Amino acid sequence: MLDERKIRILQAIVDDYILTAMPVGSRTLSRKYMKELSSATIRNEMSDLEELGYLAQPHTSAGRIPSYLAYRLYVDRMMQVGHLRKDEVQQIRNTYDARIHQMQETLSAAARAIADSTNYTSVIVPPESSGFRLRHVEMVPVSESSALLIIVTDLGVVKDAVVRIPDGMPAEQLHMLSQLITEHLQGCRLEDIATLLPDMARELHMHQELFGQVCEVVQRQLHREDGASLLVGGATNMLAHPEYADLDRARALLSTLESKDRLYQLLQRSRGLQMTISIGPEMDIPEMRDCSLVTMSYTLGGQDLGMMGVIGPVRMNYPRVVAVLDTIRTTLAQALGESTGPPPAEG
Amino acid sequence: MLDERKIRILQAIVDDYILTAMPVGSRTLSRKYMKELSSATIRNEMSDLEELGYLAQPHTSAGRIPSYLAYRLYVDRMMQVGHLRKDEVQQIRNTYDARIHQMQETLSAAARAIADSTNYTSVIVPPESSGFRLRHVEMVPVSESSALLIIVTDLGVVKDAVVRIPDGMPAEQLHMLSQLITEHLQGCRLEDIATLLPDMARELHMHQELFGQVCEVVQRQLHREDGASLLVGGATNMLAHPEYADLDRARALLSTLESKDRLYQLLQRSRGLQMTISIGPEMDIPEMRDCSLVTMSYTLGGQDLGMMGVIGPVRMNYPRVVAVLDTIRTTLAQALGESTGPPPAEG
DNA sequence: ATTAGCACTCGTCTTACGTGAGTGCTAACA
DNA sequence: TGTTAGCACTCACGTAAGACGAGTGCTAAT
Repeated sequence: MLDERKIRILQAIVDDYILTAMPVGSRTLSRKYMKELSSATIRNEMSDLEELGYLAQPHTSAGRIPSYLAYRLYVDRMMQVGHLRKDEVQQIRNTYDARIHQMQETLSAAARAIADSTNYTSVIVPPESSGFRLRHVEMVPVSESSALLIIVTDLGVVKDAVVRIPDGMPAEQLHMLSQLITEHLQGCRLEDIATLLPDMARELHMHQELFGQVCEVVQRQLHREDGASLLVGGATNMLAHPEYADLDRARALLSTLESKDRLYQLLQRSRGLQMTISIGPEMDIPEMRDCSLVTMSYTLGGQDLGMMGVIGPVRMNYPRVVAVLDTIRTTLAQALGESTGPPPAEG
Repeated sequence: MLDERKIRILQAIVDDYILTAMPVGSRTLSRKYMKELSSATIRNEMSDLEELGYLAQPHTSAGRIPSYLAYRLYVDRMMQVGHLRKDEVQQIRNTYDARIHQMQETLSAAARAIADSTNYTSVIVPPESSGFRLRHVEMVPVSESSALLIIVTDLGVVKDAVVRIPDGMPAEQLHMLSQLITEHLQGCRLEDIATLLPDMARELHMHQELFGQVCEVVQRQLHREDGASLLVGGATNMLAHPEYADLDRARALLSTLESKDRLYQLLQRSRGLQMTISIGPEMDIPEMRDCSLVTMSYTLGGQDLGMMGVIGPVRMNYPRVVAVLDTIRTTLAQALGESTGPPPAEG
């Protein structure tokens, strides 16, 4: 059904179409890729491939373009992942500024690096904070009746929020309370704190209201599922590709990218999977019918942190994108390791 | 030279062109705006206005479009600032989520609100931290040899960064040091701390290295002039306007908006000024020749915080933009007041 | 099974032309 | 003297027609 030669021809078509974005004709194929076959032979094979559903003709007298099925076959069985040149890897490394020590900033540097290296659009989902482990809680008075609550975990400051405090509570007492919480809950997962904290408050019979507020802040941090913190890089890179020469389509896509909620949902589907490739219609989002998404998870000390991805035209340079993501995955782990201290293993 | 009637005609032309983006003809003008004048009369006047440099003709047999000079005249002397409807103001108010208490998030909500209300692109420059007053310093150990330094000012957490500490320094001592710094420098402007801190370290004859690092962090925060924290909203709104139907031009503009450095420079020019309007070429940025920029400063408790602005086509609806910015200025002050506690006056 | 040859298809580019909005000029009018 | 009606002229835009050429499918020869 799909013999060796058909596969070779199909691969050549996909490769060429990825390169040029133009329908590929039999003559071109014979000249550029397979001199030993005549165009007529290739025509026959192409005709077969079309019947099998791997190729499509925009119109009768044009060359063929790969169908989604062809891309699926391509990424599953035909493509060979590329390698980045040394200097390209070095350039990516350089984007992690040694002076930044906050995860958010490191991730956003990574997002930019991906976008620059691929000329597509990148997305990064920051880690779910539920698995973070508490390192320190501190409350700092900011007025007579309010204080700034700062929650520090093994991966940096997670949240700072204003809480109401009993009028005139001295800084000293706030610190003691903070210390109390810190000592009791240090090393616990944020997720568990939401339940442990109320228990603790009950036991102590004091400041239930304040503890409640702290609890609420943690809760809100955990349920921040709106993709508000999604990092997108190079959104306008999409405009550089001919599939978005049509302004209306370009606008539709860009506004989809701007409203990060749907993107977040999309990335969430691949959560935890080492690598996924979704091609066009497989994503079930009308505006992204002509896009593909390549995702990869990133880790720290063997622990899954979050997802990153590249969005580009279906006619995406998959080998290169995979190579870039792979490089980022490695360099990101190093950068995060440096910026957050030792791995978050023990308690 | 510019009599009453010429001004009325010019104003009608600008108004209509802002509305339709199409060259305005004498007949249209006579029908829609000034029924008492015939098209021929208007033609004569338009001819004069063209000679004076206020109008231009895309080609011989088209209507006239306003020149930059005309827009300048329009914003300086002719336009009357609009008013937002009650429900529009309410909608803006709604975007400030009562649950967010961090300046950065409030500002980014404001950026979104501006973009949504105007359908143009918004930019906000967050406050320079140099004028912030120190409220609290805290160092939290994150490993044997490193600690997280958190600097809190009257406007929230300004900076958290990792610093090296002498091996094995106990949390208790870190806290005492933090307390020492807090007590000495509370209420000082961040700008001054860079000089006060070394003095303090010298006096105490201890931990000069650690103090030096804290100092460095503050310094870096102060010299963060790269616009990295610039907030941009609705960048793709630009695509909705016909002047960017040309993809190349659209791409050039969008990438200018994405590289925030130049935007930052631009906004910086108007620093502190209540309101400025820059029209097209007045900005001296080639990619933005067809854009205008309206800026407004925002304040808190009478103190200048930063700048916000709207970028749109030269053919921008200036009255509405000014009205929106004015509304944001007011509501933003309220939102910031709520989120940061009492005004940052005393020491 | 492969290939050369050939008629055919059909999108794209070019050219030509009609249409209509808008102008400038002139002459008449108040 | 300012205003207006009339008219010839200009020129972007849209449509239609034709040339071109890349590519196909089919047939017949190898």
